[in-house]
Amino acid sequence: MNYWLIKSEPKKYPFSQMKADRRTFWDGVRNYQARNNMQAMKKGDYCLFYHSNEGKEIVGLCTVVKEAYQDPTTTDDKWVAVDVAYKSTLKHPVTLEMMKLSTALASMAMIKQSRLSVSPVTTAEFELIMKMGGNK
DNA sequence: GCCAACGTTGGC
DNA sequence: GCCAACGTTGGC
Repeated sequence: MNYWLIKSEPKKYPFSQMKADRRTFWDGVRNYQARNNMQAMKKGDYCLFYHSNEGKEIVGLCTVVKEAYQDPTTTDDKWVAVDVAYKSTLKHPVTLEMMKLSTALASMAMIKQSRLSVSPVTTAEFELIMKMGGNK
């Protein structure tokens, strides 16, 4: 079981949309590091859903339901997509500010490398975020 | 809206 | 293969 953090701009695809859709395909990633992370995703892995630009907070949780496959938005076989399903919404969003203030979270991959759209999350980080978010 | 960080591209 | 120029992302 691995944990990940996926980013989306609320303008492009907000978590409320994810919840309404129940399931969506995560595509359009054009960054090798993010791509490599997506290829490492396994069915059942958890993904934290982060709102970049607006909100700047982790708002909810998804699960991987389909592992990496050819990105349907391009014919270039370098790029992949995964399918994720809505799992739950955090009672209290965990903001970027909170993560920076937490010594345990300040070293997260997404903070150190803010431009990476798909980044790994450790078990300890994941559990702490769930705790801060008011979810078990 | 600006700018820093960083990835990619292309000329040499 | 190096590095300058450029584009994109995301925090502020």
